[in-house]
Formats: sequence, structure tokens, C-alpha cells
Amino acid sequence: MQTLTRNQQIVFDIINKSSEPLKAYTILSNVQKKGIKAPPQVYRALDKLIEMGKIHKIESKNAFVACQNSSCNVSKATAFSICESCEEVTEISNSKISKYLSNFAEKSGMEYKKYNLEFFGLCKKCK
Amino acid sequence: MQTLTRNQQIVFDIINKSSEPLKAYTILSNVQKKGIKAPPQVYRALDKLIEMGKIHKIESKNAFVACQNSSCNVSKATAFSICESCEEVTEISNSKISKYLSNFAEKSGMEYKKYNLEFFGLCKKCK
DNA sequence: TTACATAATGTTATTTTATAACAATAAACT
DNA sequence: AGTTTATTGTTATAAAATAACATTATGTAA
Ligand SMILES: [Zn+2]
Ligand SMILES: [Zn+2]
Ligand SMILES: [Zn+2]
Ligand SMILES: [Zn+2]
Repeated sequence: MQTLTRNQQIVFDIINKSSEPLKAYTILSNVQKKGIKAPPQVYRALDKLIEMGKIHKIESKNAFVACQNSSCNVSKATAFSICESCEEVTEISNSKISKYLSNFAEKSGMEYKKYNLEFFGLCKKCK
Repeated sequence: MQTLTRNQQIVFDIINKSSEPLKAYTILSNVQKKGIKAPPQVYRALDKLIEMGKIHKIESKNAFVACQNSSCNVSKATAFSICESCEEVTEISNSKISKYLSNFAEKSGMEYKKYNLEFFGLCKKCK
């Protein structure tokens, strides 16, 4: 269990507290009072946090969420469902899916390292 | 079967001829001799082509590839394997995966519309 | 502890990616 | 022909990400 540096902790806290994915510049404007003043400071922290599996990037939104599992730091396999109406993002942790997919990848001939899966549609509330 | 407008055709052609995913500004610089001069012209064409299912966006790379299937225009379900060494991107068309995943999405309670799946690793050549 | 190496931070400037806004044409419809 | 709708052209700007380099902190090993 790795310990976070000052900037990493600040950036992680704000993502972790948020109920929705945060964009890098939103994070920046929210941490300027804490002394983080420029984009590179945010992006560096984001990079490290992703590496550790503490947060994930939602590629289709250029936004970041805290990991809601405990296994992502190992597997690097991520899956999300994204509501196109309310923008809610939920991390899916389903070992069946990840077994199924990693199995598929291996059979396809590639040396598989990780995947990212994003579902789009309407969440329970919005449909 | 929809017919393409002039700009859409120009943009599609260059993506379709390319052996690798193309970025929007690479496309732009390659079509300026054909009269497309500014980013919005490229992005509009890209948007429409995506809508039609003729091309896909590789979200993790901000790059665009021509569809290699025939069914994407209907299903909107896309899957790619991406080599982290040579950057090769291959579109995966596997009806089993797409059934499995869309089934999963439905069961989860969301009204599922589409998904995008990106595998990362090493391709046959690079591993 | 000092010396060295490595990692993290601070800072400025710039690059890359994408969109807003509005005018001008072209295509489709009545 | 006149009206609506889609597409195009153009300028400017916003948003997302990185390059480059100086500084400070942290860890390691003599
Ligand atoms: Zn996770
Ligand atoms: Zn919703
Ligand atoms: Zn396709
Ligand atoms: Zn390869």
C-alpha cells in the first residue's frame, strides 16, 4: 500500500469526494486554494494516481473518478456504465466480465495487459 | 445506405486509406490541398461519419479509424485491440462478445444503447 | 553525516484537441 | 419561386495536455 505525496493526496481527495467525474481543469480550480497552481501539477498527480489504480480516467469524457473497487490496482481492467442523460458514471466490478474478456483477448493472439470498457445508455433513474 | 457529402467523402477517404488511426489535425493537414481549410470542417465531417458508423473514434488516442465491419452502423458496439508497442489498432468483430456484453448491460438495469471496448497489450508481431 | 541519486514540485510557455459563433451556399421540400 | 434545412466557410476561442527547465524534497549508501 503506497503512501500518497502531498499533491497526490490533495488531488485524490477532491476526486474521491466528488459524486461525479471531474475534469482536470475543474480539479485545478478547486485546489488552487491549497497551493496547486498549474496544470502540470494536476496532471502529474493524476498520472500517478492512475498508475496506482486509485483513480480511473473516463476516456469518453476526459474526466476522472475514484476507483470503487479494490482490485483495479492489480488488474487494470476497468468497466463503466455512463448515463447519457444525467451523466452518472458507475464503475462495474464483475469478475465474470473480466475473466470473459481477458480470456478472449488471450485467444485472439495478443499479449493482453488491460482493457477499458464504457457502456452508454440510460441509468435506472433516467430510463 | 447514405451518400456522403463532399467534405465527408474527402475526410472518409483519407481515413479509409490509412493503415493507422489518424488524428483530426493530421487529417486537416492532409486535406488542405483539397480545399478543407479549418478544424470545424474536419470535425463536422468526423461527427457525421461516426454517426453513420463509417468511422470510429479510438478514445484513448483521440484518433479515428474506418470501420472494418458492416454491422457497426446498426449496433454502435465497438471493440478494438491496441498494441502498446507498434500502435497497431484492430477492430474486433465478435458477435459473441457483443451479445455477452449487451446482455450484461441489460441485466444491470440500465437501458443500454452502445458500448466501446479497448484492449491494450502487445500484438502478435510485437510480443 | 555527507555525497549522490531519484522522485516530486514549482513555474512559464506552448502544443494539441475541440468548439462557439456567425455568414454564405447548397440541397430538399411545398 | 419561396421556404426550410443541411452543409460549408471562416475567424476566433476554449479546453485539454505536455515540454522544458529550475528548485526542493526524499531516499540510499559510503
Ligand atoms: Zn477501479
Ligand atoms: Zn441517468
Ligand atoms: Zn466498426
Ligand atoms: Zn505491435
